[in-house]
Amino acid sequence: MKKTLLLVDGSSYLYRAFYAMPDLRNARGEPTGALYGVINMMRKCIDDYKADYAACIFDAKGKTFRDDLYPEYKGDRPSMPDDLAVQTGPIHEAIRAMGWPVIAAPGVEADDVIATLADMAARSDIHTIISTGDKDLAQLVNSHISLVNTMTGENLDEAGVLAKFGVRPERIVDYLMLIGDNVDNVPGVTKVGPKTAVKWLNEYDSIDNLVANADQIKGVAGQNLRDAIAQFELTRNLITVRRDCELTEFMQSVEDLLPRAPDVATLTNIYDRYGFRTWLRELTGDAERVPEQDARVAQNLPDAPAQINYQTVDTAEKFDACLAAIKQAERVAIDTETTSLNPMQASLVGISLAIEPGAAWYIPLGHRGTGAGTQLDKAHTLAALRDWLQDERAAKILHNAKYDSHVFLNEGITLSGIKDDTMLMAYVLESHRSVGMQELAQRYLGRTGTTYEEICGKGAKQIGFDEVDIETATHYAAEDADFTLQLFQALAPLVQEQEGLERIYRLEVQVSRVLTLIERNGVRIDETMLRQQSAQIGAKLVELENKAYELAGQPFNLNSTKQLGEILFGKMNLPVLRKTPKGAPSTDEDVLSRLAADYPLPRTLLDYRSLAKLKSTYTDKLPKMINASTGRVHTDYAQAAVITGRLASSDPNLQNIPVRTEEGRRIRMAFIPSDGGVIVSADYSQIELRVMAHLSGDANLQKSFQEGEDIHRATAGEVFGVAPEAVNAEQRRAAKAINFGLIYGMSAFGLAANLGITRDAAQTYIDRYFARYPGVADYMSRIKKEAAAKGYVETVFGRRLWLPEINGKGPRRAGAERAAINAPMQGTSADLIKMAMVAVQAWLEKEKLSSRLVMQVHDELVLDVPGSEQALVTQALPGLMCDVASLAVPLVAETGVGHNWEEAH
DNA sequence: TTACCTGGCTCG
DNA sequence: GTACGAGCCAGGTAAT
Repeated sequence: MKKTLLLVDGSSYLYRAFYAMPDLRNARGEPTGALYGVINMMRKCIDDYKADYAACIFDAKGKTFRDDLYPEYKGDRPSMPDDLAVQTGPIHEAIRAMGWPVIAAPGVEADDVIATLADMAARSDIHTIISTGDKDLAQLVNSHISLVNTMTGENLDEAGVLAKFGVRPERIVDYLMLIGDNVDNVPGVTKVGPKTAVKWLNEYDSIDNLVANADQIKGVAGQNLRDAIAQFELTRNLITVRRDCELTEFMQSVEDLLPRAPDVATLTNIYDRYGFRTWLRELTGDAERVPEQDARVAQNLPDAPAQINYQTVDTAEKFDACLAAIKQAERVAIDTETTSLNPMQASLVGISLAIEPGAAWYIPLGHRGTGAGTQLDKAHTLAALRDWLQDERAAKILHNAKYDSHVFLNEGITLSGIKDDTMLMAYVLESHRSVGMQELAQRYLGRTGTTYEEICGKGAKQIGFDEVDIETATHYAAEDADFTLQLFQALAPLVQEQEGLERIYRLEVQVSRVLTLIERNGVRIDETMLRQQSAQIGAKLVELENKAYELAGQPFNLNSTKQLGEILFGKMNLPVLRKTPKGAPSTDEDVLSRLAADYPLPRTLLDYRSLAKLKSTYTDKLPKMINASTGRVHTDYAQAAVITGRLASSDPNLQNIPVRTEEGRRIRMAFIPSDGGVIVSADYSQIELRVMAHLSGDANLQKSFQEGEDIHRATAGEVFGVAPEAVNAEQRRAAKAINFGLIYGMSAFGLAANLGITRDAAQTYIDRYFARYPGVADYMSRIKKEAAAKGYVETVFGRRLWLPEINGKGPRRAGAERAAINAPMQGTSADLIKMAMVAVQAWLEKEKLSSRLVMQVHDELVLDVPGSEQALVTQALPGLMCDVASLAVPLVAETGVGHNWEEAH
């Protein structure tokens, strides 16, 4: 038997482990996810390959020869996140203590070291397995060397490379030279991607022969190739791995790569310090080593099911058995497959159900075309399922139940008994991370599932799920129900562990149902009015356009910042006041306003821009969003998108309908009630400042709210040292800016820019504010310290908001600190209005009213109310909203009524 | 032709 | 470097 050498590309796994793991921390608050992930990976490698020789290779710090060849090499790559950087030392130490040689050679990359070692081994007739996630190393593959990706299980030998890339391993360098590498900033041939590269290499065999025949390649591609030839020598040197690294500092021969016995004392220290209790017990002999399973326990990952059993339900017998089983089950995970991501337009294609891990049914009901096969009758099957689906006592678990609820409602079924929603569980645990099923399966189950794109493709070539053949569909759909059930089992204890999280989660589950109703209700839009407005705005835009051409002395596209920049700063030589992040001269509102003082064109552009925005985003778009069957607009509220706990609205976004300008407000006039009704709007007054008064405990601020003062006026009085009634408009405006700025964690710089005053003046205002409201100053520093110590902040009701960069450095930390200040205020306000939505909907149902919630805009609820219920609803709303919680200051809600939203607001 | 990014603007 | 949190539009450019 040939001996084997296992080389692990530590650097490629470092990043993957860091991003794949949850934000694990030890008792001291130090990040441990990457450390945990890499150790786990190394343990798996040891078990999987039982190699005779082994080494783990990392990139060393500092420049490499490639940076000298080409200063732009990897130029665009951001530096390593601090939470990862602090883990690299312990990672090297731990791997060494596990008995592995660790190599990090200065001046070259891990890839070069791996190539050198693999070559050396080949000369001794040793087979090398390289464990990496990096495609560049495919150039090394030959009969002695193969690649494996331990995270995905993908294995690449010579045939595998050819199958994956379309070229043989010895042509990988040529291939990479043609396509370039955006990540490493290595240029390729312009407009040449994998397709063209493979085509050329198949035709001309090698890049050298291709270059020799470059004049035969026609068209733009040929010219691009000829233009690129000059740089090929450079890129070849960048891409080709070196096989001649100087490694005597680390080893003399392959025999130095024999794994050693673990250094138990050091490992004990590391496991203890970073809180890896299961591994620690294993070292101290308290537990028997069970590979993999043990790692899963330590990371709280469940065992993978012993076997997978996914069944297609396509006969009456199978259906009867399935129905009997779900009726007996304590709880059932459900998922639907549909024709559309838009919940109001989605048509049901199939239902999947799971009651135990590893097993699930898929009931295809709407597949079309060649792969359709046998399916049960849709209407008949839904009729048989209806009672169970609508049974409040039949406990169901879904991932984003709101979507599936719409799908069933589209079929006339009110899905009931929704006890749990794994998307919302993941959201309350870590609102800053993805709540997608695939990501969660990876994070919490250690499982890689099939993605929707793998089944249906993406972009324009994407097919509907109804076109997927039933066998493929069964595996994908059943897996989703199976994962939902398993995620529930994994997440439930994590949510229950924290009383505050459990409470917030239960709130979210109730909110999900209310949102389903709100979206379903939709809001009525006066289509005719918007079309008229579009026409009027269109006429004005033409005038402004012509005026702009005249002022510029030539026509140009007013919507193009590029062309505008050329006119303003090139042709007309206006001063560049600010640049965009990419270095182009800025033409945003702030800049144009300042330029407008001295030149006419900027003013015209500002007018044009605001009108063009109104037309394209609102007056043109909203009529197109009216649902043909309901005649109303149905937005989609994202419940797990905003990290602070707020909702987000899209398709269309009804949370950014204009209000600040006269012309903008006209759009709100087109939001109208049902026939014979009125629009009622109720909003919390100064909600975030009230929360700040509560959180900070500042006596002065609380007193202002308790006495019902105009808060901006009161602040102005304090800051400018005058009686509240003596405050002038200018002073009140400044105080308002200060109050808002505080909520956002502003600096003197920001306040100065906002108010158009000097930085010193702004600093004086802020100093005076904090002198008069010392509790607020204390709160700001306290919350920053708390965030740094715990890694998260909390709302009044226990919603937890993580700040991964709070212990970073420089601007990233500063940004996280501002978020730490803002998040409890924005988040608590979000909690409050969510409680209000649940309370209002419960009241409407209890009173059996016909009034309907139709929108939520962060601190405002909008209802469509029959005239007969107007008095009752307007009278009850403020109490319903304000009694949801008792803070140190009173909550105040104000209502308005009108024939449209503009009047009611 | 499609997919993705940038700059800009709307809201609370 | 410099005020928190979002979504959407048009233009521009790269890849197909």
